[in-house]
Amino acid sequence: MSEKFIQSVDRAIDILELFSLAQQELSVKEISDRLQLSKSTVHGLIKTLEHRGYLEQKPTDQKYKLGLRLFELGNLVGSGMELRNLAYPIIQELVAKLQETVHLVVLDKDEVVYVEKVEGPAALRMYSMLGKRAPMYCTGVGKALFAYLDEATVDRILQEAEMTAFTPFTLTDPDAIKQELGKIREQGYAIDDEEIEIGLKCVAAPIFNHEGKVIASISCAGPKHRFSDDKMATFIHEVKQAALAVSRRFGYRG
Amino acid sequence: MSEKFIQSVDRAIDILELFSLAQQELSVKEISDRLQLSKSTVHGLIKTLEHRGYLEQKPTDQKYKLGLRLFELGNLVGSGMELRNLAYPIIQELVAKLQETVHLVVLDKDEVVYVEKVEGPAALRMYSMLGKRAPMYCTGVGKALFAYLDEATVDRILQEAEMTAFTPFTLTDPDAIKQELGKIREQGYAIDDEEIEIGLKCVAAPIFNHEGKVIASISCAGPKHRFSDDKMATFIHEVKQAALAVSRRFGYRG
DNA sequence: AATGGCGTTCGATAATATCGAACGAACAGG
DNA sequence: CCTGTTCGTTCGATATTATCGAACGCCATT
Repeated sequence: MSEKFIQSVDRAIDILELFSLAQQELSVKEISDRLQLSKSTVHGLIKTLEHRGYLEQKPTDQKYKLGLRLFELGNLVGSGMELRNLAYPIIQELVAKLQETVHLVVLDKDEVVYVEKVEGPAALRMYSMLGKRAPMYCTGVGKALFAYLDEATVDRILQEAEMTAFTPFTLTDPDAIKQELGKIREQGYAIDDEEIEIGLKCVAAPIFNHEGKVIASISCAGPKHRFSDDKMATFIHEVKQAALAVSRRFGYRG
Repeated sequence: MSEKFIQSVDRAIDILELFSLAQQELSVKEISDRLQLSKSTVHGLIKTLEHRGYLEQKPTDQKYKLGLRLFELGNLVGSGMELRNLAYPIIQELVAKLQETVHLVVLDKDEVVYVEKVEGPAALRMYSMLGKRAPMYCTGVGKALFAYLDEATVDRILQEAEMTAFTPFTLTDPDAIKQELGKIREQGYAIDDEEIEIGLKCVAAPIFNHEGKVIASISCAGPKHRFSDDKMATFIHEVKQAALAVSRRFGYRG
């Protein structure tokens, strides 16, 4: 007895999480079908969420979409992140130097989450979205973080994650990945060369806290042709320096 | 009988909304005290929210803070906003031209909500935060929007809103405000000259949709001394042009 | 050791979320 | 102009489920 969690809250969250960029509006019927709940149950939950601004009903077709209150709360979380605030000026400087887009990610539930992005000036840009999640094993930022986790965690994640070969260059063999992580630790940076998307290259480096624990990573990413060999040396150096600068702000002594 | 809304969902939302930039972490006790609920009730709700990633418990002191999932959902809302996507390139261009920070707001529940911000290069910046709310009557963006609402709505808002004089220049008299709104309609733009904060000046213009209904507004804002008379003409012209360009993307024929 | 404060767990109870059925509006097709 | 369907919404009975107070165990302080 006593289900651990509050059913109606769980269901309300289920409703919110049905929405996505590809599915920006849903009807009561669609929601009740997908969650296998009665229309009236869903209706009650929806009306509560709507009343609080977490859902909005479009007047035209009565469908529902996510409400502005989520935007407000989400930005509150973003603004409150110490990491973002400490890293932001350093990231801006890095973009100014490299003229390429820089990302900041944190680890959450065995994935990376993009928490900051500053775009470079070039018209051809990497598509990314704050709040987006990506796997550890095939992104620059992911690997830079991954390489500095303790071995038990690495093994667990490698075992649990289902590895997809997004491109012919994606590493999906656990042993190959572990070897790659060793190389990253030696070098102090990670490279993603078309491992998640053809044409996309990036250089990433880890960020540590005062205990020397990895907590985040940054990367500079762009189209492969702008990452020529002679530029790479600069990119690597600057990204490493920037990551170190952020780490220092966290009290890291390296 | 049949309370209109689902109690536990409402309470879960109450919990989330207790958090703010000033209050980034709360204990179970603090939450149960503030909401006047038993610790066990609050605990159940919290654990549900935590399990779903909407709250996180800090290992150090067991207090709770907002979770990354809110960041994700909030950014999903932001990315899904048609207005933002249509307006973004125009806003970027405007910032490049004027070298001042540009904001985009929408109307929600009789207030304006900041949904986009692109900062100018100057070191001295206006503080603002995406998702933040501000009153209609004393901000440039607010007045630009306000001026084009139907009169009944204007009257209702003027009656319901409690007007605070943030500075000696804030208009708080309903009649004075209505007169100002008329002037704005004549000119097609609004100016906020230290009405919400001393030293802060801004120029704002409304954005309309295909029906000619006002749906948003943009502004260019900065420290008063950078808004000299000779620059103002340019600022006004460019902000109006940019707002019109966004309106056109919405099918507005003006 | 003893105390107080806290997060957490437990179980009984009553409140409350849930479901199915039914209503009314909007729409499509004959 | 009806008829049938679909969907959002409302309602009331029912039993599930959220709620509360009490108690536990942990930690820090005295």
